[in-house]
Amino acid sequence: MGRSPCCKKEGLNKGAWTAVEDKILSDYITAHGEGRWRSIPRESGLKRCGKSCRLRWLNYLRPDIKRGNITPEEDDLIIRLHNLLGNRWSLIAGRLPGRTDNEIKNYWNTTLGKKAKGDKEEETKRRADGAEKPPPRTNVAVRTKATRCTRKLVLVDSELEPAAYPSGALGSESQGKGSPSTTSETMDLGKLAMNSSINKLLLTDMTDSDFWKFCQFEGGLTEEWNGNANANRDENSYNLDFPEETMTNWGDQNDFLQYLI
DNA sequence: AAGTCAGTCAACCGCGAAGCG
DNA sequence: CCGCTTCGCGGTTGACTGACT
Repeated sequence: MGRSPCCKKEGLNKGAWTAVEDKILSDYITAHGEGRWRSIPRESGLKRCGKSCRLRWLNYLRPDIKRGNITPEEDDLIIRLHNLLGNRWSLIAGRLPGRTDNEIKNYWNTTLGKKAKGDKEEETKRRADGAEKPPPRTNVAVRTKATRCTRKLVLVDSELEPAAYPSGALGSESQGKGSPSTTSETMDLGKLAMNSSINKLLLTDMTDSDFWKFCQFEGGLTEEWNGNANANRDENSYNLDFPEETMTNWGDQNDFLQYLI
């Protein structure tokens, strides 16, 4: 069976939106709220398909859209997030309030992508000339011994002893100290490994959305990560490398674990 | 002034995921 | 569990604009 079209194409407008169409859509969403995109053309009288209405609202008409050029700070953040996430534009946009995935995608393709490509070619050339050796790959050990740290995250701990966990950190769903991490029950969000100074984290078996859930634990990790971490993404793994000064803000391992609970 | 080209960005399209009965 | 509908995402297209010849 073939895919059903998103809507009947006959009689629908295409191309640029007019001011009148914008007003009809804005008024409708203001009155009825977002969602049920497919019913909007039918109920509002717009001769546009639901997908087109959704796109127009999210990328242009939404009241919280941020207008104006990308700032140097946003520019820098986009580059680092792209380094981590690749072309996950919606995830990147989620870290830039008021910016849309379409806007960031266009910005990347027209500006940053070229810059990044140029930098990479330059680096490749330098290395080919023998002027510079590639940096050693960061390697964070992941051991098989793991303990459920929170209800959503498996802590794969290479150096911490189970007794080091804060009181109550394991929660009611804990499998107990030192339990193996290989059961499906404990794989629901991913694994976390850290070294003794907590400035290198390796997250594995983790989807994009779960990664953001992790970053948003208690808020503290989000800000620190946003501002300071160097991160690399490889398949479903995230390698986070925090500078020492960031880690001093977190205090010791127990303080860090408290962020996750 | 007219034509060409490159850059930008809004919008479209197809696909996979999620939701639901 | 299955099939269908709806939503959301990322890649791509094409209209528009300004610079240049």
